[in-house]
Amino acid sequence: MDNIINLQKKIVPELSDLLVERYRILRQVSHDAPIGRRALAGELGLSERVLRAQVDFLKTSGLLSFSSLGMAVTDEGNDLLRDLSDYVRKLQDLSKLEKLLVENLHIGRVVIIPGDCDKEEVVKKEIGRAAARILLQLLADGKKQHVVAVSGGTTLAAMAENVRGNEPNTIVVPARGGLGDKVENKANTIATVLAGRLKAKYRQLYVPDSVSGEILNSILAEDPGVKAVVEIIKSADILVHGMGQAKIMAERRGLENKAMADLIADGAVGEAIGQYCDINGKVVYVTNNAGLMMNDLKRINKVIGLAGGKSKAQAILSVIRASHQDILVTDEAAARDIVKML
Amino acid sequence: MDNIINLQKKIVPELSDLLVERYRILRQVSHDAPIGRRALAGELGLSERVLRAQVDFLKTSGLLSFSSLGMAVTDEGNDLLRDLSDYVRKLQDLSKLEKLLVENLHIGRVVIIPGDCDKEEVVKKEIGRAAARILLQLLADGKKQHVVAVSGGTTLAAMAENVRGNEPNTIVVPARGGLGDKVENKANTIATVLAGRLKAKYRQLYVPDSVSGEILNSILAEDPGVKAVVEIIKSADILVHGMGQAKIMAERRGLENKAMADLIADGAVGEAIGQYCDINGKVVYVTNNAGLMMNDLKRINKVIGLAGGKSKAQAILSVIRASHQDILVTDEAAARDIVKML
DNA sequence: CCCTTGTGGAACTTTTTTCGTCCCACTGGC
DNA sequence: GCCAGTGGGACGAAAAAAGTTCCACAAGGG
Repeated sequence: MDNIINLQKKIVPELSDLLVERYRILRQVSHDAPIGRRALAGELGLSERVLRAQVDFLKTSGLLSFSSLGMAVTDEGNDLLRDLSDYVRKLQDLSKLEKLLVENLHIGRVVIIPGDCDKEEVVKKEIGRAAARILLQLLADGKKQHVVAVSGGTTLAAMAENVRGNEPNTIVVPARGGLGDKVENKANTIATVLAGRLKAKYRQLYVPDSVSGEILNSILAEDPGVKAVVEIIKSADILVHGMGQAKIMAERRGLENKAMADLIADGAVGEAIGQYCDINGKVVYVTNNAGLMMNDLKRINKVIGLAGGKSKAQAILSVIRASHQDILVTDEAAARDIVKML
Repeated sequence: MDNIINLQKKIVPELSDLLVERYRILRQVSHDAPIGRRALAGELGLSERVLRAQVDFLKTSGLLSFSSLGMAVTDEGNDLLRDLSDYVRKLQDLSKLEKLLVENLHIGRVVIIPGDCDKEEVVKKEIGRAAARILLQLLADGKKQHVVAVSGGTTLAAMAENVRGNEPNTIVVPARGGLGDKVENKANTIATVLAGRLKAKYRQLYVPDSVSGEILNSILAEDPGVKAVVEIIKSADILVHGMGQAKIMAERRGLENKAMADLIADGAVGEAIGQYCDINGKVVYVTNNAGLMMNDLKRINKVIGLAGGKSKAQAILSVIRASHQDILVTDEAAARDIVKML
């Protein structure tokens, strides 16, 4: 199979671009359907006319359907899209990239989505889709009861959106308390949504951000509800978490100028589940809250990290080095940038 | 692999044409090198300008090299060409065709070369090449001594041209005596050439065409040389033979009008090793000469039939039905036409 | 030794295709 | 009943592809 791809790259290299272009269109429509020509062209950064030529073709091929509401992907198109993602990955040598990351970062499995989150919103959704598939596979894996811990963030939200399962014995919990500015991206919210789509149970952890250490301790010691949830969280066998840029996450948490300056001075570039780490994988700061810590990750059966976008490359690398990851789902832009830093 | 091809056919169908066009060019140059733009365009039926665009590309890709003598295929191009033939075969669904013929005609193996002998001389050469590869594989197959019987014809000549081996224990013989107008395409000549390129021994059979049965018998009975050769021929374990259209072969052998009319009346359409058969596989006429007969084919370990071109489809089918074939090497045009007749 | 033939490279024109742009009739939600 | 957004259509500009012709040169044959 790889042989065929190399063969084609040699003798019909122009094919790659065309195929990827059509793949991108199909993928975008798949997420935004129904959508019109002009809006679609805008999102993909193509001129209307060029896009039109392609969608006309895709229509003729029976992959897209047109209505007065806009374009949508046909069933056949969706089948094709699924197969195509693997193929595009190989075509762009992402398989090799994945292998490289697996070996150099000691991760069990790396999945790279073609594209760049920073430039195409749809890529983040695709990361979510891929993560959703992986999660469902893990849950379907025989064992009766699972405890799934999730962090917050838009990528996690994208995953939750793409999950659909029937796992009444599974419990979904937030990995840590608090954190998150928008309600829809808080870990608690995501746990709820995910549990809903999984038909699973869920528990929430109500511990606000920025409480002092003493108050936190007293809550943990005295509140039996919180205590129970924390115990469940600590028993999680699957963790799905996002990774963020240290500075952006710190701002989002409303860190004071002083603390922020310290953070930067300590070289913090990445953040995951409330811990900040530098590019060498050293944890330099931990937010004051309850739930999982980086050290706990080793005990968890499957740790799944999600993040994409060239801007997050450093952050991703720092978190991976600081923790134990079983599965990483990222995008092409981040992956290529990470490789440069190795 | 087949999946990938279907995928591509669906989403980038224009690829096929382009790839096949470049493949044809590469293949043609490979046989005719060094050759110029204009001559090449003529052979391929392309305009000079179109061909130029392609060869310029192939040059940039490092697959073709240019000199003042003309174009030639680079080593890399030859490697690619070898891999490509399998790929093109699958791309054009020739694998399915091959399978269909294997099952319906009870042949061990069918190899179909893309194209049409009648329109492109190079396809015949490719049939020769493919047959040469197969023959070399058979000869390399452990066993010490082989006796290879060959018929005459341009296709066999093409095969002999493409053989290169070192088989000093092998003996090459003509399948039958006589027959053939041009010296270079007589079975005797081909046996000699083939033996030379194989570094093998050879024996010739000097029995002219159109001798009466009585004279033939007396030659066979009395001439110890002829007798010995015939015995070797009968012991052949590999036979490579061409197939021809009955009428054309009859004319070439100089059959009288009367006999010719009988032949046609009997429904003869195909000919191989001097026997004529009708479309249902019944042998209707046998030329008066020494060597292998259709009935002997069952005893031979590997019988390899070579023929291509739409015009020969009927002939090929008739011969296959009349005899026992282990391997058939033909071209796309003939194969597609044969399938229609099943 | 020259002459013919075929070579790759280049230039120019014509044709075809692609692309940018605007308009239109229509539909579904508000 | 408006209005934003839809697909479809049309037309000219721009670009790419293809047809045509020429040139300098090198090789091989008489």
